[in-house]
Amino acid sequence: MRQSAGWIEALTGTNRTRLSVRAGEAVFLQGAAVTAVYAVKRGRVRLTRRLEDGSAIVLHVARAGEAFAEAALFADHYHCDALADTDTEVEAIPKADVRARLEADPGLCLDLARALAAQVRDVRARLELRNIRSARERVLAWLRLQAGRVPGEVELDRPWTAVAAEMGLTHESVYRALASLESQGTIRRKRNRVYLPGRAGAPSRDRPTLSI
Amino acid sequence: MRQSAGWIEALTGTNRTRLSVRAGEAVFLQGAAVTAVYAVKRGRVRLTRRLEDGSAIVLHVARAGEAFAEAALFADHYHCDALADTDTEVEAIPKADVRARLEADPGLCLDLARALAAQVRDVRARLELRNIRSARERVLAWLRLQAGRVPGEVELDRPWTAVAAEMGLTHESVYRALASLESQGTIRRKRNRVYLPGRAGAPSRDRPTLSI
DNA sequence: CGAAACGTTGACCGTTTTCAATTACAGTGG
DNA sequence: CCACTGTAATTGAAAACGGTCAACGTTTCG
Repeated sequence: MRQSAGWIEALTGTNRTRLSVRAGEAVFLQGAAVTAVYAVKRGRVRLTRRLEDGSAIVLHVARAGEAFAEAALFADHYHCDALADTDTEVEAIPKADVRARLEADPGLCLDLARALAAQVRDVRARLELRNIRSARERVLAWLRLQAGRVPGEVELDRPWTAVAAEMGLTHESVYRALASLESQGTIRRKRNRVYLPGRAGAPSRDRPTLSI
Repeated sequence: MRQSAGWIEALTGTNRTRLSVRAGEAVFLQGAAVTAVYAVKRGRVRLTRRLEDGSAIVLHVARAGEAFAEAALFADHYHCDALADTDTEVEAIPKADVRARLEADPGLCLDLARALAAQVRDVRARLELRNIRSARERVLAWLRLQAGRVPGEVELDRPWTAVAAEMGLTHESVYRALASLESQGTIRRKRNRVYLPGRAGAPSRDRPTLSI
């Protein structure tokens, strides 16, 4: 679910340029002509869109092993900034090369579609998260979404302040929400880990009826 | 922008099964083996993930004209429930058929990828909208997004109350925002139409440093 | 060691949500 | 054709909630 670069790794024999990017610097900027798609080799890249009022929103965070700007394959200009979160190394593969290979290789194209489908899921989930008004509930839902691997556990790989931005809340609200959730016993925190003890009497609602 | 089923419509000659689903019933359930991908013809389908603790989160709401479960093309089991929000009609296209066609036809596969990439962009745009806190500004931004065809005009195909939900606001807030925008002269309303007289250009801020 | 982030908490303020009530309007059936 | 019913549109008032500003302890990293 996380290695959306699978398809790009399978793309052998293309020109690749290795780039080192310092924390805070940009790989590309919103509006620039699309020249390449990228894969993160080390570090983290944040895709953000700048708004008129000066604020910026995080569209996606690409980690080591992931590709980013796949959508650029179908666009002339990048529609967001790609900023290195930390010191990062990326690999750039020329757009034209990728297009040529995709048109020739349905298997590769399917891999790309797979990666994009995963991204759609991911972004939709985040959108629905925003529908939750209450900060406490939103934080809780976010935690539950993250708790993919070990069921009741979430380990953060970046500061809460970054997570807060991703959730669309101020960091203060997030801290308050966390404090509230903890005092109320819904979560426990240790270090940069959060534990979600499954409620005992978790009423597993009856399954909806299946039509067919 | 709304017809994420475009590629599926282009997929001619496949078996299609029409299903009628009552409000509250399921098209498929989380964990079930994937048999088909779907397109909503009428009504609304809610995709939800059930969590261990008994809670559920909404991943997406698919409306008429949209495809859903495209990601199922790449999975053995559905990873979420598909529940009819209202009385709904959907079309089911067997997964195997779609896969076969995609593997044989790189062009179609690229179309799928393109459609998925467009969806990513679309959902991200809506995500961006949610970052605008002010109800007035958000409504205005939404209107500007909609004004695709005739530049300064938006025609609604559904009640404001539905639009409000989509924007993540209460309908009351939306009405107030509209009233405020109108009295302030930013918009004009007639029937279910909204007119946006153009305004002067917005200033662009300084760009971050570009690394290359 | 010092500076810059991060984490945390308090108080206040503004906006949106909520609750409530009223009008407009479209569809239904007598 | 017209009451009748339900949904949509609209507005008001109060409450709740998150944002903002502020202050301070803590950790991280050069």
